[in-house]
Amino acid sequence: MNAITAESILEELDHQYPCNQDEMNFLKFRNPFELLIMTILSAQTTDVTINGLRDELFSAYPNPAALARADPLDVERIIHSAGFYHSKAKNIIGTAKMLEENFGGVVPRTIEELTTLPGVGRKTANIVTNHAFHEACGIAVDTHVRRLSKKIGFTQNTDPEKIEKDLMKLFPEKWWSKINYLLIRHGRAVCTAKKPDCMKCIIRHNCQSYINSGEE
DNA sequence: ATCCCGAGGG
DNA sequence: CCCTCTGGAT
Repeated sequence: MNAITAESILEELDHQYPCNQDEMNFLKFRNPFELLIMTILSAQTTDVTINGLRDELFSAYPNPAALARADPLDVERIIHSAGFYHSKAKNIIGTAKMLEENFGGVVPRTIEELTTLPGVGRKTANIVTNHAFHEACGIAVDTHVRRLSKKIGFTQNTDPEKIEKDLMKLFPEKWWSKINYLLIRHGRAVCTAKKPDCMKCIIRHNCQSYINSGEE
């Protein structure tokens, strides 16, 4: 697929899925520390759930130093509704401690540094660089991005890191921080893993999978 | 019942 | 590659 076609697909999705209030709230973090912690907590859960606990969490622990000395049981109680609360509490406290000890209390700016933090994988690290620093170091590849990228024809690879490289070559930087959001939305609303609703899909005429199914 | 807007570990 | 960790949405 050529770059012009690929970019026009994202433009259509961008028109179809404007940010709703909950997501705007999520991205309207007050500082990189909050975005980092919120992104760790967001794994396998919804933004709506996460947004409900942000005020209590950050009024109790406004900075890495405070979170580093938090009682794990207190943190678990606050973040309970996010799911995986035991490991997530351990991870965000561990991250706060590491920020204090290794990074002078400041959230690092590179993928390599960020992924050394507990609970921070490549996807989370990319979300942070994209939205906290607007440096667009890379593209956050989660299961939806992975599935749809191959299906639509943005890439032929299945390995997340290879997919990321392919997408970075295919799209200009201005899309890097948005691809994740757009493909997730489309992946949940229309192009689901189980039953993709191609007749509702506004980009089907450019979708490799749809074209190959022989319906046009 | 089943599936996840992941990461870590075996 | 496989498993586990959780609550919530559907």
